[in-house]
Order: sequence, then C-alpha cells, then structure tokens
Amino acid sequence: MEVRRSGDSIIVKSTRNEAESEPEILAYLRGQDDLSDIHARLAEDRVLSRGLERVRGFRLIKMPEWECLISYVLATYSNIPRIRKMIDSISERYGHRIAQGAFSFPDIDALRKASAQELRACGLGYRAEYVASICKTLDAAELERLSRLPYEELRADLKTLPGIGDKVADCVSLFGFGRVEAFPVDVWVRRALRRLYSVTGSYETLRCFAKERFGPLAGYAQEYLFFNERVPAKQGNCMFSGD
DNA sequence: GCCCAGGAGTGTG
DNA sequence: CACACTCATGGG
Repeated sequence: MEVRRSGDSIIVKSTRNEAESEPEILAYLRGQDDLSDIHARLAEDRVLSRGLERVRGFRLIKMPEWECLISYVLATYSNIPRIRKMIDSISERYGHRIAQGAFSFPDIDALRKASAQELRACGLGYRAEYVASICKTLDAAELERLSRLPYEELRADLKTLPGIGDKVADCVSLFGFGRVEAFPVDVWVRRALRRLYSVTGSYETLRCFAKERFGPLAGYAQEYLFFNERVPAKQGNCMFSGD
C-alpha cells in the first residue's frame, strides 16, 4: 500500500501487481464520513445492497476546489491518459516544484498569467479558452462565496462558467466542494441506471431520480454505481438488475 | 490511417 | 425541450 497526500485528502493506492483487474486507487479517505452509517443507509436500496461488499472502504475524495474545477473542465470529451497529461503539463509550467520531478497544481493567480495560446501549447485544445476565461472571472473570494452556497445554487452558479455544464458542475460540487448530495451522470452512471433501475431520460430526469431515491447520499450511490458499472466484476460479485 | 474520448456550446426543428 | 453538429488533439 502506498499512501500520499493530495491537497486535503489522502489517497491510498495499491502497489500490487498490475495484472489484477482491481482499481489502482483502493480508497479515498475523507475522515468525516461515517462509512458504516452510509453503507447502512444505502443498504436499504435493494440494488445497492447487493454491491456494497465490493466497495467496502471506499470514500469520496475531497479535492481542493480550484484543482477539481479545472481538472474536470479539462476532462470534457477526453480520456484518462490525456487528462493526466494535460494536468501534468500545466502543473509543470505554472505550478511549483514540490519534489524531484513533481509539481503542484497551479493556483489561480499562476494560471491567470497564462494566455489561451500558451495553454493550447500544453495540449488543452479548445479547453484552453475555457480555462483562460474561468481564470479571469474567478478568484479566491468567489470560490469562498461558492463554498458557502447550498448545492442547488452552487451547481447553478458553476454552470454559468464557460466549459461547465450539468455533469462537470455536479462533479465539482461532489469532489471539490464536498456536496455529497450531488449526483454526476456520465455514460457509465447512465448505463447503470438503465440496467439496474430501468431509468432513462434527460440529465435532469436522472438527477431527480437519484435525488428521490438516494437523497443526501446520492454522491456515494453514484460512486458505487459508477465503480460497479465501470470495473468488470467477477462472477457473483456485482449488482444484478431486477428484484 | 482510423476512430473516439468520464461533454459543452450553439443552432435548429 | 429534443436532437444535430462542431469543437482540437492525443491515445488506442
């Protein structure tokens, strides 16, 4: 096991052989969440209760708000290897070195100094304009104001920023601002809802379904549904549809 | 070379 | 509101 700090969260990684199909990150540690209580509540859901054993110990990550916001803007219409590369690239250029070959994520003021053209050179593509624009209209005071808003107002305000739509607004609300009631819907969650709950429809439709079904723990339900759908389960070790 | 990615913005029916 | 199209580029 390898433990490292990332902002105010602690990430626990597996150092076992890569051959296993287990996820690289075993657990997201966020001390204040009572996992036994969360699992007990989610176990009331007939579908989730079947898969809770598989996600024992999983905690939602609490990323720094700013790092989370930009990271998810970069993640739009991209893939994991490239997202990692984009983040590494802007960190090297605009962050500060925290160890040999390791750079911090650039803060707002540092990133604001970069032009859209320079950001494009980091491989951000059309996302460069989004990041540059967000840097202009956002500062520490605004982030502080956002952090005090209730979830619905927070996601609405986030959505006014360029490059932030429904999905990114919910990811930032959940992983950055720690709003556990947020329920980001991506292709995997959409797939899980159709397969396990026979629910389809618009983003708003699925979001409302989750709000009613999972309430204030929708974020944890989302993470478990996502993992269950994304990572192939061994036979007899996943959630099954139907009752 | 070809296809598409953990979406968002814009325009149209 | 529901689609369709475009966005810029690297990775599989």
